[in-house]
Amino acid sequence: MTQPELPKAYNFKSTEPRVYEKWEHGGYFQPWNDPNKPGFDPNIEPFVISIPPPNVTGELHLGHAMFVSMEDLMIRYHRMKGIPTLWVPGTDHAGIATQLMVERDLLKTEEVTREELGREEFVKRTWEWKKKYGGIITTQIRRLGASCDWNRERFTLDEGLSRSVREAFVRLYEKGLIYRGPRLINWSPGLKTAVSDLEVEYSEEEATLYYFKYKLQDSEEFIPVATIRPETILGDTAVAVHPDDERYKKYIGSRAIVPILNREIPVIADDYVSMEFGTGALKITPGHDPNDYAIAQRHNLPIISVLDTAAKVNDNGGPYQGQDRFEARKNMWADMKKAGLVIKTEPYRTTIPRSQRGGEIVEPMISTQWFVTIEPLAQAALEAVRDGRIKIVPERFEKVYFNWLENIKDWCISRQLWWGHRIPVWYCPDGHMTTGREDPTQCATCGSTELHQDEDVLDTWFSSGLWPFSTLGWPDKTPDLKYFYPTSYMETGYDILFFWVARMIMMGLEFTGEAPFHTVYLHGLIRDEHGRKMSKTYGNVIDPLIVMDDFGTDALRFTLLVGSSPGNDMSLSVKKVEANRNFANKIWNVGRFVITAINNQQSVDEMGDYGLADSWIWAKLQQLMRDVERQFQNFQYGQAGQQIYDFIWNDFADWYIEIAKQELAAGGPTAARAVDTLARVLDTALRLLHPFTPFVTEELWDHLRTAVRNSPLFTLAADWPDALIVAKWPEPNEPESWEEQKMADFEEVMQQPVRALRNFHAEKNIKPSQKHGVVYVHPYKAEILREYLPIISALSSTDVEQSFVYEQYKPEEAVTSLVVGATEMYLMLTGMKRSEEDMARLEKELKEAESHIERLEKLLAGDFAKKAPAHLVAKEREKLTAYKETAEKIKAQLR
RNA sequence: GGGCGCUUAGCUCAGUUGGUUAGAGCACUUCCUUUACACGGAAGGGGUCAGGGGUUCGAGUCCCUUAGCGCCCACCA
Repeated sequence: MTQPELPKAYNFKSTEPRVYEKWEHGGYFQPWNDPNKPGFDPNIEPFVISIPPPNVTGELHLGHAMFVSMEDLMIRYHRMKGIPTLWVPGTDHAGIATQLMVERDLLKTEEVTREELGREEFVKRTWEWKKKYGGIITTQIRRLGASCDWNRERFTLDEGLSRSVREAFVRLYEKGLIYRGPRLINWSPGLKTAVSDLEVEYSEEEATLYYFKYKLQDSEEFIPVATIRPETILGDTAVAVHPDDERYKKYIGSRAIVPILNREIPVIADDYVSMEFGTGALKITPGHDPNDYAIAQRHNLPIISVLDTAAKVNDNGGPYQGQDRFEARKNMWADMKKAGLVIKTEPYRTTIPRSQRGGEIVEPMISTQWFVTIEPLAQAALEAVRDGRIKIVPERFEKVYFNWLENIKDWCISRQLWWGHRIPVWYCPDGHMTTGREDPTQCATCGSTELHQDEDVLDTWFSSGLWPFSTLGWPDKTPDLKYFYPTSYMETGYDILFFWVARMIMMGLEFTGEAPFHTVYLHGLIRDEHGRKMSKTYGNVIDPLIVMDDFGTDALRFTLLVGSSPGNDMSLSVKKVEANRNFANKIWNVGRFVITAINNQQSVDEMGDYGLADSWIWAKLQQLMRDVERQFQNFQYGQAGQQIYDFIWNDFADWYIEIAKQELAAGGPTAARAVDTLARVLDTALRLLHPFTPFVTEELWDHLRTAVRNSPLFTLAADWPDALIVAKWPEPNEPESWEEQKMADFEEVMQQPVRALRNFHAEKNIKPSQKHGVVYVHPYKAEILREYLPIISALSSTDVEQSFVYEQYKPEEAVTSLVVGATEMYLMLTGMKRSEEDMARLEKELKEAESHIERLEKLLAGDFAKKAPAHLVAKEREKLTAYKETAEKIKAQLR
C-alpha cells in the first residue's frame, strides 16, 4: 500500500542507467507507426531527424552533448504529441581522423607504419579498431538520454551505405558531373593527401617578406620582387608587372633570370598585379599558387612543380633537391645573398593556410584528383532555400548559405587515404576508365581485362552528404525510405553548414529529387564561462562525462538547452550546471511532497468546489502550456525551459505547495481538493519538462503513477502509460479569459498581502514568534479574504485570532499600517505601536503612489488614450483609480 | 575587401509580431536548522538596456549612425 520512502535528495547516479535501460529495452524509442510492421498507416505524417553522425572513434565532447540534448528534446516533444517519431542514429567513419588515430596506435604498440603493413592489412586493422572502440561514442550518447531508434543504427562504411555511395558516384559520373584531372589543389604534406578548400583554415601569423632582385638577361638591371616563400622561386615561370606601371613598362617582353637555377623566364604584363603593393612586381609560380596558376592559364605559361608529396624539393629544384621546403627556403636565401640578389627582409603579418586536421601549412600543388562539377547542384540547393522548401533557423544563416553557394568552386572529392570508400573507377593499361554499380571485369572502352582500381578514397563528407537517405535504405525504395523520407529537422552546429548541411541539400535534391529536410536548425558553439573557445592547450575544456558524473545528465541537458538560443554561441560554466542540479533536486522534492500527500489522503464523499489557490495554479499552468507550445513552434526552446523552471519553482513550489500544506492540515474535502490539484499539476509539469530533463521526470512520474493508482481518491478513466516518454503532451483546456480572472484574484488577495507583510516583518525585524493581528480592508473582496484568512495568516506569520476583515476603512483601528501596491487593499497591524519609522515609511508610500498618479494622469491626458488599444488604456485607468484610493488612505493615516 | 553577430545588474546570459517603472542564475547583504527540499525558505541592494540621432501615443525591442569586441567568407605577392 504505502511505497518505500523516497530519498531526500534525487539520486541521479542510480536512476539514470536504470531508466534508460527501461526505455531502450521497452522499445519506447521506436516509432509506433512502423512501415515494417502490421497495422502501418501511411497517411500519418512522421517526424524524423537524422543524427549528425559522430566520428566512430570519437570521444564525447560538449558539441555532442549539445546536439543530442537539442534533438532529443525535439524528438521527445513530437513523440509526446502522438506523432510517429524516428531519430536515426549512427556514426561516421571519419576518414582522416580515424586513419591518423590507428596509425598513431600502430606506431606506438607495434612500431609499424601503415606503409609497412600494406593497404589491405591496415584497413583490416582499422576495422578491428572500429569494432573495439566504435561502441564507446554510442554508449556515451545513450548516457545523455538520447531516445534514438538503435535498431536503425548505421555506419557510413557499412554495406548498405557503401552501396549508396557507389550509386551516387556512378550516377554523377554517368551524368558527367564527376571528372578527373590535374588541378591546383590544397595538399597536406603531413597527411599526404589532397584536401578540399573547406578543410583549409587560414590563420593570421607573423611571417617574413623577402625582397630580392630578378635580374634581366644581358643586363645589369633587375626587377625587385617580394615573396613570402622564396623556395617557390624554383618554380617561377614568369615575372609579372602591371601593364601601366611606368617603372617596369620597359621590361615587358624581356627575359628574366631565375636566381640560382639561371632559367630564363619572360616578363609579362597582367592587370592582376597591384602597383601599390610590395614592389609592384610579382613572381609567377603556377605550380604552387592559385593566383599564379590563373595568370599562367591566361598567358599560356608552363607550370613547374618543385615539391613532392612530402613537401620536399623535387628534381626541378636543382641543388635543393631532397630538402624540406623550409630548409630549402633558408638555404636558398643564403645562396641568393652570396650571389648579391638579396635586397632586404621585413617582418610581415599574413594569413597562412593550415590543414584543419594536421595543423601543418598546406601547400598548393598541381595534382591529379577527382572533382564534382558543383555548379548545377549548387543552383538547385540555392533554389530550395530561396523558395522556402527549406527553412534555416535562425534565418540570418540563409544569407551565409547563399553567399557560399553562389561562389562555390568544384569540390575535390578524392583523398589519398586508405580508410574510406574507394573510388569505384578502374583503369586498363591504356588508361581507359570504367565505373559501375558492380565491379567491372573488363574495360568498357577496349575490353581489356587487366583492370586495376583507383587507389584513392572519397572525401568523408561525400558519404555524409547522403546520410538522410542512405540511412533509410536508398537507393532501394525501402518502406523506411518511402515513409520517413524526407526527414523533418536537420539540427546541427552552424560550423558545419557548408561541410555538411549544404552538401546534404545538394545531394538530396540531386538523388532523391526532394529536399532531405524542411527545416535546418543551427545551434551555436559552446565556449567556456568567459566566452573563450575551449581548447586542450588552453586547459579550459569541460568534459561532459565528468559534468554528468558530478551533477547528472538532466542538469547538463537543462543547462545546454536553456542557456542557448538558436545560432548563438553559449558560455558554459560548471556553476550553471550545479544550479540546474539543484533544480532537478527541487523537482524531486516537489514530487516527494506530492506523493506523500497522495499516500496520506483518505477518500471523501464529496470533493466540492476548488479553492482560489487551486484555480490560480491551474490557470498559471494553462498559461504555461500555451506559452511553451508557442515557444516550441518558434524554436525558442530555451525560453520554454525557463518558463517551466519558473513555474515549478516560483509558482508551484513557493506558493501552491505552501498553501496546500495548510489545506492538507485542515483535512476533509479541502485536503482532498489540494491533493487532487497537487497530483494534476505535477503530472502536467512533468510532461512539459520531460523533453528537457527526461530522467528525473520519468522516475518521478513512475512514483506518481503508482501513488495515484493506489490512492482511494483517484479513479482513473484510462490507465497511465508505462513511461512518460510515450505520455501525451499536455494541451490547455481552459479559456484564456478564465485564466486572467483567476490569476488576478489570487495575486490580489493572497500574494500581495502576504508579500507586504513579510516585507514589513523583515524591515522591522519582527520575529515570526512575535505574532500580531492584521486588519484587512477591501471594498469588495472582503468575503474571499475572510475565507482565506487562516492561510494568509499562516503564510505571513501573523495571528489569525487577532485578525479581521472589513469592507470599510476605519482609521480609528489603525495602529500601524501598510498599504499594498496599486490595489484596493489596505492593511493595518494591530497590537503594535506606531513608530516614527512607520510614519516615514507611510510618507514614502504616499510619494510613490503620487508619482504613479502623476505619471498615469500625464499618460492618459496625451495621445496614448486616443491611439493605444482600448484594453491597454482601460488597464492604465484602473491603475490610476487604485493609486488614487491608496493615496487617500495613506493621507488619512498621516493626519 | 565583403558579410554577419554581439555590446542589458559585479559575472554569465534571457528578453521574436514595440505596450506597466526591464528579468533569471551565480555572487552580495539581512533573517530563518518551519514535519518536500539548506542541492532549502523569506526579505533586500544592484541596470541612464555601448554612445548619438530618428520613427511612434509608446523603443532594450524598428530605422540610420559612431565606437569596441567576436565570427564567417575572400587569390594581393
